[in-house]
Amino acid sequence: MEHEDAAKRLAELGNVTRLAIFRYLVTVGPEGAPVGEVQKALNIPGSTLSHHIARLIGVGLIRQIRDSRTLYCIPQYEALNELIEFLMSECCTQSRCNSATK
Amino acid sequence: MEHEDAAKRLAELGNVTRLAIFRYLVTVGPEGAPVGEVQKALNIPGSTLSHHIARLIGVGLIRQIRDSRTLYCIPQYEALNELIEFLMSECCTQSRCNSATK
DNA sequence: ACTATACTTCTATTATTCTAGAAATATAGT
DNA sequence: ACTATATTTCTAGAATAATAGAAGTATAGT
Repeated sequence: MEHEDAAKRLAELGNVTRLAIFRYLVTVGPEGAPVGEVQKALNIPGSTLSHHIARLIGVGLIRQIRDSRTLYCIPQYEALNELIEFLMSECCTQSRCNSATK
Repeated sequence: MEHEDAAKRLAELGNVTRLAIFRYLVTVGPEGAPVGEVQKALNIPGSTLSHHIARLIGVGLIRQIRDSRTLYCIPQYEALNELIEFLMSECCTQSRCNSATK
């Protein structure tokens, strides 16, 4: 993945509220959860939650599908994996690495 | 690692300039590199660089050791590992996981 | 058409971050 | 003491982000 895209994803996860939202979705599993469920679980005002969800969608970390009035937020595990791989791939290309030995 | 500390580290890495600094240090290896070398390599004004380095230090992603007039910036691989583990540990505690299968 | 539910978009306020020049500090050599 | 090098801290302007109430939109049931 590209440096700038990685930075964007990291920045979005670098906010406690958004990280909590993403974490919640990831722990819930691949079916995701309705916005309202996230709202109740984390106790965030609707407009604030919507704003943060839009940002997470903006960098591909989640997506939404509608089921009648309910919007499900689906965590994009692949996006998280790409990010993790990016962080790990940076490691010590010019040197031996004490990280890989872990 | 704690949710809030993880968010802080993610936020610091979520800035293209800081991510470039950290990436540079990580690729250079465990000896790290002098501030001036980073400055030349990435072409960042001194004061701006200093500011970003201070923030990376603030969340434990790098540390500095002085060798006479030269300050070496040392990437903290362990901090990065903690962060990566945090991101992976969040995965699907309530469900099967399509990430683990990767 | 009317009402309820589920959410988003608009709006504005407050707070934080980014950037970089200028001034200051730390160390070393002469 | 003086000068050079290496880097930080001070300062301030411009940009971006966080928060949440109020108003709007989408879907569904009556």
